[in-house]
Amino acid sequence: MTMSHVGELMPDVRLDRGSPVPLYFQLALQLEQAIEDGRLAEATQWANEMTIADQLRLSRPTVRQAMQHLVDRGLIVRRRGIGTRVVASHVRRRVQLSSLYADLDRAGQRPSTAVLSLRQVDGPSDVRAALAVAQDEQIWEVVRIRSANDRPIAHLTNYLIATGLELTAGQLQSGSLYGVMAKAGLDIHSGVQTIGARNASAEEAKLLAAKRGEAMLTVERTVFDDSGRALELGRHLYVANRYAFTMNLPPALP
Amino acid sequence: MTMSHVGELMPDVRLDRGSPVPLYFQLALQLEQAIEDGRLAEATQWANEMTIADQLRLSRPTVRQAMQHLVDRGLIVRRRGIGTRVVASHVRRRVQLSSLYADLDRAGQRPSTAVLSLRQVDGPSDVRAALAVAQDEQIWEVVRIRSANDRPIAHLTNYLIATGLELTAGQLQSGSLYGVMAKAGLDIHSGVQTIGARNASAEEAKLLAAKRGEAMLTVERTVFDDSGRALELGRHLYVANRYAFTMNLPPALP
DNA sequence: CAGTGGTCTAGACCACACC
DNA sequence: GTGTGGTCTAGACCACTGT
Repeated sequence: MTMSHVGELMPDVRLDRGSPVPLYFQLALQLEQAIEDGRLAEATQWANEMTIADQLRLSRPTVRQAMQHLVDRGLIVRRRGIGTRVVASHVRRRVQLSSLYADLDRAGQRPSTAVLSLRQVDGPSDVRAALAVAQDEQIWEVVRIRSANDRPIAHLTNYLIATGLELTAGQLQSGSLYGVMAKAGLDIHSGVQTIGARNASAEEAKLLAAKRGEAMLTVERTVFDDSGRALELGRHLYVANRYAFTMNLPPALP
Repeated sequence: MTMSHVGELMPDVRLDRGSPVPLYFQLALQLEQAIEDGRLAEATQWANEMTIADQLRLSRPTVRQAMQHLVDRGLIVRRRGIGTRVVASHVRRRVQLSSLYADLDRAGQRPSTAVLSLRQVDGPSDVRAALAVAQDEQIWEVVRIRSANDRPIAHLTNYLIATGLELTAGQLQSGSLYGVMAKAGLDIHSGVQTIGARNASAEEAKLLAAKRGEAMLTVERTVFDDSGRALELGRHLYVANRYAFTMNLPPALP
């Protein structure tokens, strides 16, 4: 194990050349951490690539690879002839597949889940089409109520392909749906979602302790694995005056 | 399985070495186009990096740079020991700063804009705080109605920093707000938005030819330049049964 | 085993911004 | 001018996959 460090315009970076973690990634992680910690202020100019490479005994392409990682995440800006600096702290996290559970957990809201029903069904025809399941194939249907501090927030209906996926109410109560899917080897690559709104029906209002006609947020989300296979489709209903979606808009790609 | 003709595994790519467009970018663009056109099917295995590099007389790093571009956009998947293939066609565009105007235009909906008011104001204190304007500084306030096929869809209120920005109703009627900002040299880096819902007030319903109490989508969006300076804050109200937000969820970053 | 992509190096030349 | 990041090359070794 060999360590290096730099001191001036760069935070202390320690590279472990014996680690299986790539050098560029070790550097990117530590730079990212330094930005989060405020050790690399927003305005300050960075040392240039050559200097960093020399000090860390890395080649320039390796340093560039680490920096490109930060550029892709919108954390730094680089300009030819000018240099590198940290962008402001307003945005850190990219828009990504997030779950309501994690969102609530982050906000310290003590989320809880009640599984209303969990069964294998045929399901609506448009859902079957979206999931591209065979004619004789059943799918999982999960209906849940999500609450924060014991106050209902959302009514969640999810349909999942059943192949190779075992679901129990206990799993769903203790964790997020995507966590369960990941454990079953269903790896999400990307997805598409539509956010809309509508007035609550009497039944929905009752389930969510809201008023009939109250504005509700609707989300329909479908996620795919990297072969393009649809894994899951969710239809969610949120009480709009208790929950809203906040998302970061990443830098536009060239 | 033995080798087949490598030429069949790649589309015709023509590189112009005299062009100011980087070679890796020319390659990425043409591969992306080939994927869109279906010339590179989803399932087919690609020629490997070395082969592509040899055929195009490029170095391997240059070919890799082009491919990484496509990986970042979620268009292809690469696996060590396996190869490269195109992901399914469900998702193409990343979530990005998009404008309602462009969205409608793409769908062939004949969008139109009516500017209800355009003036410099003090503005609400929370908006002034979000835009971080000085105490004696005024900001632009733009109020518009967006319609599609002459049917009102959204009520848009936008606040912009006034420094170095001249606005006329004509500009806003013919193009998007972000287009006008770009022409003025205000380059957007990233942003943050919150999507919620509420019931329409009587006044809002009248403006948008909707019913009182009808569910409306609300969006509050703030965009920043790469120095972190807030450029614009928009508060938008959409008639939910005429418009919804569809967005692609990009692959999660490692 | 052979083939794939992942990582890393050591150079080179260029475009651009500021002095 | 000088200094910056952007592009490009020609190698090398490694980790992983399927045979």
